[in-house]
Amino acid sequence: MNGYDALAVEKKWQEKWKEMGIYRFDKSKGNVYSIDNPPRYASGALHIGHAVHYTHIDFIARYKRMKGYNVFFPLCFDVNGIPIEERVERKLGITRKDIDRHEFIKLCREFADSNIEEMKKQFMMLGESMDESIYYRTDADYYRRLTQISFIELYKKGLIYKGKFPVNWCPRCMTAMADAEIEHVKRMTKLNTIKFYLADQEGIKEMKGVGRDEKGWYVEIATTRPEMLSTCQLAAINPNDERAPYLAGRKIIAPIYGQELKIVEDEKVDPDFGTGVVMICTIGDKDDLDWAMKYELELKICINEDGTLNELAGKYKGMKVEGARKAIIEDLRKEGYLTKQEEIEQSIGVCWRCKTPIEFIQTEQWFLKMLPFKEEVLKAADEMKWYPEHMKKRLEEWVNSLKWDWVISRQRYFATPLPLWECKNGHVVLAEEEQCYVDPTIDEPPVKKCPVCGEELKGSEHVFDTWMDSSISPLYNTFWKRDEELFKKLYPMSLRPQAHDIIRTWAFYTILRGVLLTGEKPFQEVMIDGFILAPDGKPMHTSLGNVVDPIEIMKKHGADALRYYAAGCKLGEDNPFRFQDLVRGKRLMNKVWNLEKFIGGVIENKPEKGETTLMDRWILSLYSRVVREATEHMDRFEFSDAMKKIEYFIWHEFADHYIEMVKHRIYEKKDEAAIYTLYTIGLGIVKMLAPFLPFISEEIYNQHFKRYEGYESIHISPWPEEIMHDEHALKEGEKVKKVIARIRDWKNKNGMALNATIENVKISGISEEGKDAIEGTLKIKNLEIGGFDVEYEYDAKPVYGKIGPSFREKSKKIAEKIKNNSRMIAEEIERNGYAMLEIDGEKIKIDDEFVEIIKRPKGKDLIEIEDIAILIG
RNA sequence: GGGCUAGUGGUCUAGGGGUUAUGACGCUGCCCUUACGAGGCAGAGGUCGCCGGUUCGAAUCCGGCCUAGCCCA
Repeated sequence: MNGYDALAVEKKWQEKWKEMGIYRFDKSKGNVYSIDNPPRYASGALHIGHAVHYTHIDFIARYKRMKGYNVFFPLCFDVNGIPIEERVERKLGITRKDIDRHEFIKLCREFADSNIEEMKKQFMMLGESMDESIYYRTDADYYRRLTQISFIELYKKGLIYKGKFPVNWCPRCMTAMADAEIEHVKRMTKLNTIKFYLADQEGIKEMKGVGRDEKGWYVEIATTRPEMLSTCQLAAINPNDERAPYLAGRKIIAPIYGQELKIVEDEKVDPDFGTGVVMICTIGDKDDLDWAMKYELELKICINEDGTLNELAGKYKGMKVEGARKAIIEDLRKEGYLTKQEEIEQSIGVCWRCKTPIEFIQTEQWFLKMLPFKEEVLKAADEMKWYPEHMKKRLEEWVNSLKWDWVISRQRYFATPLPLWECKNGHVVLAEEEQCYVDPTIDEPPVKKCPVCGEELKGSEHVFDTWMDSSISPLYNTFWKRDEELFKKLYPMSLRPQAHDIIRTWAFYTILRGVLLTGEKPFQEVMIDGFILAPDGKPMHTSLGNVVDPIEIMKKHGADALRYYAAGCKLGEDNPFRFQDLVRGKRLMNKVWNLEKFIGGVIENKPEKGETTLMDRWILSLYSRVVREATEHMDRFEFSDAMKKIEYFIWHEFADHYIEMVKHRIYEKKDEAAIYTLYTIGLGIVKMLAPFLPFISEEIYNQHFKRYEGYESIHISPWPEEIMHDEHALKEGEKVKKVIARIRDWKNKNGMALNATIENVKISGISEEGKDAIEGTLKIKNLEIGGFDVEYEYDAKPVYGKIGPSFREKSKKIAEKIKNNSRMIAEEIERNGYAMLEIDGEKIKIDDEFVEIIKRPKGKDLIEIEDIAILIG
């Protein structure tokens, strides 16, 4: 077996490409295509989603290089952030508060370093053509510096402020969280129904949820968060509730704490949830906050940063939320306030890393104003081309729904520090731009004392939300603040590729930053990728046992096979992993490998065009069409469409037909035009495959074409051009192809070897041009073209697309009539140019616009294809 | 609950108003042809998620529902 050995070939080129260093961006040159490559998060293992996404990006990088662009495609890693801190904490069994801040940062960096080396290897295995000469990592001083400088600029523009504002807070991680960092999970919890006695006992009656005991009339209210009782300020009922006229406007008394709550009417209350009356604490969750704003309530918060209750909670002060809940339920029960307890399923927000329920608390945080810039962000988004287009809607919906500014500060360690110092009176001293990168927890401020009040300055311990770092990538990549001239040339970038889950974060924040700092959109095109699901169509989860490991696949089948699968994934859609694509990919590669081996064996020097035959012009025209279509698909990132067309052409036109037709010309006479055609298409198809299957195409190029073409690598050679469009050859060639296929089929069915000789064949309905191909390919001794008379029969097939619009409601009957009288009508039209039909007594004229006339040779011993007749024997 | 997307032979997938619905994997039969048996040829296999509507005509357009994915509440 002399098939293609993917593993050996891939290993060889991984090393050679590294030595060759061919993927170099040249900043002194123009014609740039720049890719804002997503920095790979340095947490370790590559999963199949990463593999496919980066492969898609690599398709583009390689394609654009072959199209002559000076491609900017950086090798880059994202290192900042909570997941690495968390991994380090887990690995060492500590929390970051247990050790020195800077010691902890060092541990995080070391952890990331060890991963990065491994991840570089993974990229190499995948055949990624990222450029190491423009390498960056987001925790490096040269990168974080830009985040800090951008902050200083935004601060000076008046867009940064420090404020008390309720934020999502994880009591375990002790940090504010962006909405994007919150996961929503379903949990079982207890819904507690509690009595609230009415302050005014007059004029009330027994109703659903309203009762009376020895202490008087009460209203029942159900809550999942009784520990928040101390902060309750309001109760609400739906205005359509039959009890509303009796209850609205009254006051009720909170158990234990005794404060009075007014009952208001509000449409947002779900009459079917609990008792239909809800208590409103200022900050329980986001819904509560909406209430608080609507009714302008004072913000009362009973939870501390560490998740314990504060003095507002009275006797429960110091207890953790869960404990306090249990205690207060117990007390309510003892004092007879608790009337009912039931299990319900509830969706709650939890911290994405430690799964602790998120609380809303007030903390001092830094904000970046974004609410005033919605229009500008939308305008910038509009100026960009989105692939697929509908992904833009997700961004728009998000922007339109924004209610708060961006909380950019975090209380973590392993991230970019805010470049500022504060005195005890709250005056702020910013770092000088030249000072950045700066760490205010160790570095000196630019002035000794507070210039306003002369107090001591203390370095800020806040760090930035990692999206502050991530969303500066296009500014980093275009040399912003490092080389003004280059920046002018390179900004905005050509392409932002990313996945659909972070449209509202990475894409949005990047556009916002671009707009705020440069007044312009950060990129021209956005390509949004979907997710890779498990073969069973579900998301991959270790717990489901359906995880597919890309490294295993590459070790077993090779990276090209995996990339073939990636090529079949449609952009923006969630694609299940398909093992069968690996099989198909390997078969294709084997096919191409052998095909090119045949062509390589034929070529002795770079052939001249020579005198082309009909079939050369036929296949060259077909090939040209595929080049054109593949190019158009690649320009729109439609990889699967491009691949399908290239593949079909290679296998089912070029290999199945042309190669068979050309063998006799090669074996018998070394026909130059044939060799030219084989060379041109043989090279062209590996070039079109090169972005997808870089290893096998490089190997084939190296073995068969490099010595004539000269380019060091196929990946820096030009993308193929269209050669010819010969309409006549396309049409006539197609007939010849069919004739040959049918006679091969006939041989097959008659138990003849396919290379066996046939004595006599007569064919009518084709031109003389195809004669040589037919007799040569099929070994026909005596072939006559058009040498016998054939009688034809005709059939008429209704053309619905024409009949419908012209005859409307009569269409059905006309079509029926044509079908039932097919032969007669066809013959009539052949004779007269039209036929008359009678439909419901009405005469209707039908010509060949409305029917397709099918002409078929008539005869028993004939092979017939449309109007071609073949007579064997 | 909201926004966006998808649902097509056993499995995966193309098509996105015109009557024979594309291809792959798998399956069945035939063929040992000097590029390739990881091949060639032939074949079986489908109420295009469900219910309505628009239309001469719906897998395709519209509305509702069900299921799944992502994001948000």
